Amino acid sequence: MFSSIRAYIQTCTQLSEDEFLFFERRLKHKKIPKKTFLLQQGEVCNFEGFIIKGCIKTYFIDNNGFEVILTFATENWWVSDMMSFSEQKPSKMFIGTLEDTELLLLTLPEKEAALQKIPALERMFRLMLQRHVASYQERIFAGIALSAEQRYDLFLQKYPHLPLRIPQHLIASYLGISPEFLSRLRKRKLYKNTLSSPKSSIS
Amino acid sequence: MFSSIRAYIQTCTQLSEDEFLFFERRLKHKKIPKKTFLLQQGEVCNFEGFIIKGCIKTYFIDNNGFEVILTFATENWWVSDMMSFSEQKPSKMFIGTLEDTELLLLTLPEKEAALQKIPALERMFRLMLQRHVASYQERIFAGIALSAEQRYDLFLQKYPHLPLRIPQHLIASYLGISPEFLSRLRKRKLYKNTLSSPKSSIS
DNA sequence: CGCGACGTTGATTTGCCTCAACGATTGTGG
DNA sequence: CCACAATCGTTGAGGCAAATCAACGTCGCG
Repeated sequence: MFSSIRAYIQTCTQLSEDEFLFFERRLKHKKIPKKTFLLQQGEVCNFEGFIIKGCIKTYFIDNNGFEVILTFATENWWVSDMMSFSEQKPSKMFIGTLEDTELLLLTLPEKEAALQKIPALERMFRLMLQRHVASYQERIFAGIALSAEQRYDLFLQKYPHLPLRIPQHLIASYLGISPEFLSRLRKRKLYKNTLSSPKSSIS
Repeated sequence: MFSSIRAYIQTCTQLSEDEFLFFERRLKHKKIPKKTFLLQQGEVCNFEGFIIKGCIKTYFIDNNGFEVILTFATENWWVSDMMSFSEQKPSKMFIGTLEDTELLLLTLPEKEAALQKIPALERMFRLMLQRHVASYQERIFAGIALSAEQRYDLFLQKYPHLPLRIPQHLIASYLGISPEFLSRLRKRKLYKNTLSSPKSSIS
């Protein structure tokens, strides 16, 4: 149950067996069915969650009532509204499951207790924040400098497994384009690929 | 010289006089003329800088050689490529002054020394990171959900003083639109305003 | 003075959206 | 287990927001 988060922590920092155990005891294991909210607009986010299995979206609702996807999160990602969580302020976002999902949840008091006892964890959480920052920066750049097709290519390259798990219209929302246009993009690419790499056909 | 950063720190956390002094001694005061690079693509960012006076842009260069503005930073903001800085990896971005600028610079060893001695500073740096994350999230949302005009309005509302200091074409780049189109937007708004609030004319 | 940086304006083009209609698939209650 | 609805992807026609290209006026500055 904790194997994946142990592996994750070890990519960030070194912990003793006692420290691992102490941290793991702060976590609450939870299974959540598909299409369930973990957080809704206006609520205070009371968790940081490490995903063991499953898939989650975080998003805003725009003035026309449409979802604007901020992130997709799958295995070995942390998910939360970190601003709402650490400042205990009402959130503007929604967090919901796209699949049956298994999580390790950390509350704010438990997190603070863990950081108190295990300062080395500061590094893990800082790296987590930095990864988010890096991915947001890349996204802003892409949104300004790249065409819809280039953004889609980048998405496929960075998250090759996601299109198999996530409905297309949500990917369109993530990319900032309409579902119809993503459909046309895909059609165009299919045509290009069958022209440029005929060998890949199974026949 | 340190009054502004003292005020900033006090909005985040409580420090004793000794701690203030210790931290301030870690900082290096520097004056930098207009149009100077603090960081160029490929270099490792060796500072986090607190702006006492002046104005700075951070940006990427896109495939066509155009600047894509990531952030503007002015008085009382921290500026750095935080990823490059804390991981000591080559940066993909540029950082440059738009005006003669006065900074307090912190190197990585000095930062670590300060955090070692004054754990309360962790909170300040975490809040700084979180402010960046929050502003990036809002920017991604705006880029997807809002029209160019709405994004410009939001920009004016959040940073009412910047348009007076920063060339228009850089604001266009920040907003993700062409300089020509921003010019047209402004013209449109001017027309609207003279219609809706005729009193403001000086005659 | 002359040059480069900057902003404006017009004409034209285009990337992407909107609306509407239509299959295919999935899920669900009777 | 079927029927019906809901969800999802595709396709076509038409429209609009914003880009591009080109020309020009202005300003600050070496």
